[in-house]
Amino acid sequence: MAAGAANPRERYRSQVRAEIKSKAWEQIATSGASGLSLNAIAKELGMSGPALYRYFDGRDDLITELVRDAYRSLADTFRAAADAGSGLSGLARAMRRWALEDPQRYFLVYGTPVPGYRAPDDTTATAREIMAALLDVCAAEQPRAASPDALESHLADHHGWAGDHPAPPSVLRRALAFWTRLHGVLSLELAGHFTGMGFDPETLFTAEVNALADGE
Amino acid sequence: MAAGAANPRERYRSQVRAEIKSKAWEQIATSGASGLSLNAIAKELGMSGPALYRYFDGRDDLITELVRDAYRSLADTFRAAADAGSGLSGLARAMRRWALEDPQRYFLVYGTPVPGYRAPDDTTATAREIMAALLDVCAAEQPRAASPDALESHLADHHGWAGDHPAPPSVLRRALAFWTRLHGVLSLELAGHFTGMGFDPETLFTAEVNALADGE
DNA sequence: CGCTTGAGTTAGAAGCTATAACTAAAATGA
DNA sequence: TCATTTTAGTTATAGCTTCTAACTCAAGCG
Repeated sequence: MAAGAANPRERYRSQVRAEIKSKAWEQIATSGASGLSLNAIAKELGMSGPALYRYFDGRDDLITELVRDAYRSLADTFRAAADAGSGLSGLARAMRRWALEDPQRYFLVYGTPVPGYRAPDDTTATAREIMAALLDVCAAEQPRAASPDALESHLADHHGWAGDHPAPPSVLRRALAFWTRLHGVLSLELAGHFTGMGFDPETLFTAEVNALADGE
Repeated sequence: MAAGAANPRERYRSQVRAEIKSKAWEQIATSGASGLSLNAIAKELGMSGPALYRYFDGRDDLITELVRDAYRSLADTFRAAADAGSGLSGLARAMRRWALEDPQRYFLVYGTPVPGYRAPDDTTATAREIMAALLDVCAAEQPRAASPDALESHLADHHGWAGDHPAPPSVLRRALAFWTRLHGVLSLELAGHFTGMGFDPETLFTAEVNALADGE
């Protein structure tokens, strides 16, 4: 990062920025993104209100920054898991661990969208990184061949999202299935929709991962 | 419903309540639940601010009411689709139609949870109705038998959520898969995570439904 | 006809984001 | 070393929000 400025003022500045973000994460973890209050953060940091505007353009800007960091963190987690060579199941476990570590961070990426809000442009690049790591793992693991269907032939012509990754449609298909299915179980678990149902979320999760690994 | 009171005062009251909720839905559709403003609703209805407190205990109470209605609407949609006899794919199509009709309504049920907030107790009953309808459809459709795995044997002992539905573990398993997988694709589509990726969300959705119908 | 109930009002407290104007201290350059 | 510029943080204030309190006035009912 180009943030290693020896400039003492810059150092102080970036440290305060980090403290603000740290308090913001705490607040989000306990109150959700909608409950994030600049005033409360300022008070916790011992400074009063409008001082934060020296560091962030406003509440939206701060949240945008947190979204960016959440994306970055997820992409790093995916990359590390992909490079670890533990396959799809390793990637899945890493994803679940990352999500459970801070559910609200997960929801900052995959949660309810605010109709007007557009994620910052660089998050789409990070999202590509995530898909790239996922495609790497999917390509390395050859599952029981499933018969090509409508989706596969559709993906053969619509794989812009895969960048220049040299993966056949069957792999693209599996990557999408991995993404959507694990998001399905995970987000329901994190949102608490399984609580009170009696079964163990992790068992369901691993079953879904196994089904994915057994090729479809 | 016990709301058919001939009492003129009651009639007026419930009509205003309905108008408030209607405006609230409009606002939620365009600004999300976090952007819902009682003042704005009151202004739109030609009355000033605190008048709304005659009809709802406050903002949270209004939102809770909307959540309740969203659950009810989804349960009715599931029940109707189940009774229509169009099978799992019919149920899936109905679910997607319901979600696309008003994405923010979907997110009111399945979106980012507010850490402190607890859904009203009667929604858990409605959630049971939804699962019951889903189980009915799953039980009626016998798929290619898959070999019992860890999840199935776990569900054999942990099926409290299925109420007294006489469904074997394999059916419970499929119902959970239906729920989590379709939520996975749907919520990502609704949140806009597919936009700019190039492929058609509906093709992905139907492929996922087909995979589900082909037993696993 | 009189009393009670309740819908809607204005006033105001407490909170929020955000802007403007100001102070004080630190870094910088001649 | 001293003057200038930069900038962190302050208070004050506008404009929004939810929500409570006190009041008015009209509709319904015995």
